[in-house]
Amino acid sequence: MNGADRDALALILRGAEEIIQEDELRAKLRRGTPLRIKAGFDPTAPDLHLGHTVLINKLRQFQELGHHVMFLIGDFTGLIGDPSGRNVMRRPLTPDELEANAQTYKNQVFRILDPDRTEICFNSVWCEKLGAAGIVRLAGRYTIARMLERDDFKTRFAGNHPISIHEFLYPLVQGYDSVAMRADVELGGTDQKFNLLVGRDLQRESGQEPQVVLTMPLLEGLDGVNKMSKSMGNYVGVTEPPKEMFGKLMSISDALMWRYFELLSFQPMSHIQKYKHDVEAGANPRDIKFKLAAEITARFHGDAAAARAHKGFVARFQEGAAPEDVELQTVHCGSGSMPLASLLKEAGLVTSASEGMRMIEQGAVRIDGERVADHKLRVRAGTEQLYQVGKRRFARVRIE
RNA sequence: GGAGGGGUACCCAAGCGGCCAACGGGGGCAGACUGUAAAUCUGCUGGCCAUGCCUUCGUAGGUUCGAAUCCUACCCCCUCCA
Repeated sequence: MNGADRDALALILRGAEEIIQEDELRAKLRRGTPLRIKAGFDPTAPDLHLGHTVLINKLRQFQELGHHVMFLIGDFTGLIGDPSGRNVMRRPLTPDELEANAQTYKNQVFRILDPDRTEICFNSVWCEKLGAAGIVRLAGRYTIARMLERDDFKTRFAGNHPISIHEFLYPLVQGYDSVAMRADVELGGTDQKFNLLVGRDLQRESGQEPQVVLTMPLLEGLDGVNKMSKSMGNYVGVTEPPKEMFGKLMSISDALMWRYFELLSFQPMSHIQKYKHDVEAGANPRDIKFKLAAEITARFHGDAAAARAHKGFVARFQEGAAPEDVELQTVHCGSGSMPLASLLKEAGLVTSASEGMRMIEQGAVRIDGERVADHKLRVRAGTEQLYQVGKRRFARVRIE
C-alpha cells in the first residue's frame, strides 16, 4: 500500500466506530476505480441536525477521494418503519410529499456534498418492481434464527415484546437495496449494523462482492450524554440561524468539543491533536471552541455570517452587551400601565405571567440592563425599553 | 378466554378523606461562581386582572361540610395463565 492509499484509508476510518472488513476495503481501494458508496435516509422529516451530518461528512470525504456517492432516500422502506425505533406502520407518502422532502434533503445535504458527484436514489424504484412474489422470494433468503441475531429483535423476543412480521422485511429490503445499487461500501450509524450486514449476505448470494460496512458513532447531543435528537432538544439543526448555531456550539462542554472536532470538523487530525496539546499547555479551551463553532457555522452559512456570529457572541457574552438586532415589538395595554410579569409574557420572554413573576423574584429580569428588584413593578404605556430574561432572552418593547 | 396489577404535574414516583397546588428524584429554568461552558452551591419548576382568586391527580357521575384519596360506570395500559 502506498502513501496516498494509506492517507485515504486513514481519512475513511477517521471517527468510524467499526469497519467490516478492513482488508476488503483495502482491496477495493487498490483497484483504483471509484467505489460506489451507499447511505440510506428516512424519507420523512428531512430536517437534518449535526448528528445526521456525521454520516454525510463521511460521504463527503469519500467524494474527496474520488468515489461515487449514492444518497438513498428510503421511500419504500419508509412504509415499514425501522423496527429499532419501534415505529408503527407509516402512512405512505404522496408523490408530492416525497418530491418536497427530496428537495429539502438536497437543499440541506448539498451544503456538504458536491451535487455534481452525488446520485440521489429512491428505493421504491426497484422495490416496487419486486412485487408480492419478489418479496416472498426475498423473505425466503433469510431465516428467523438469523433475524433473531439482531440484538433489538433478540431482546424483544426474549422479553415477550411484540415483533411484527413486517419488521423482518426492513433489514431484508435494505439489504436488497445494496444488491440493486451494487454498493461497494455502505455507511450507517452503529444502530444500523445488523441491517448493513444483511446487505453483505444478500449481495454474496446474488453473486456480488459483499459491500464493506462502515458504521459511524451516534453523535452525542449538546448535553454530552444522550444522542443528538430533535425530541431530546439537544440538537443543532443545519438550517438554524448562524447566531444560534454558533452559540449552541459554544455551549458544549470541553470534553465534548474534541468529539465534535473529530466527527464534525474537516480539519486534519494532526491540527486537532495540536489544539489538544495547546490546551494541556494552558491555552483557553474557549478559544479552541471558537474555531470549531466558526468552522461549522461557516459550512452552513458561509464565512461572512460565521464571522458576524463570532463577533456578536464575543460582544454579547464576553463584553456583556445586548445583541444589536433585537426586533422592536409593540404591546398594547388597556390602561396606563401593566404588570411587568404580564408584559414579559406578551413579549414572549416567558410562557406565563406566573413564570415571569418567578423570574423577577429570582433576579433574572433586567430592563435596559438594570436588574429589577420589585416583583410587583408595573410598566407604563408610552415607554420603549429593552427587556431581558436570563442571559439569552431579549426583547425590545414599546408599550401603547 | 381466565386471573391479577396499574393510570398522579415535562418524565419517574410518593400520597390513599381535610395540614395537598400535591413528598422525593430526574430533567428544565434562574442566581452565584466561571471561560458563555463543565463541576459545585442556592432557589424556582399549574394559571390569573395576584397579599387574593381559579383550575389540576385517566374520563363521567355519585357519597360527604370537605375527595388525588370512598362508591358506580366507562376508557386505556401492563403482567401471568390459556
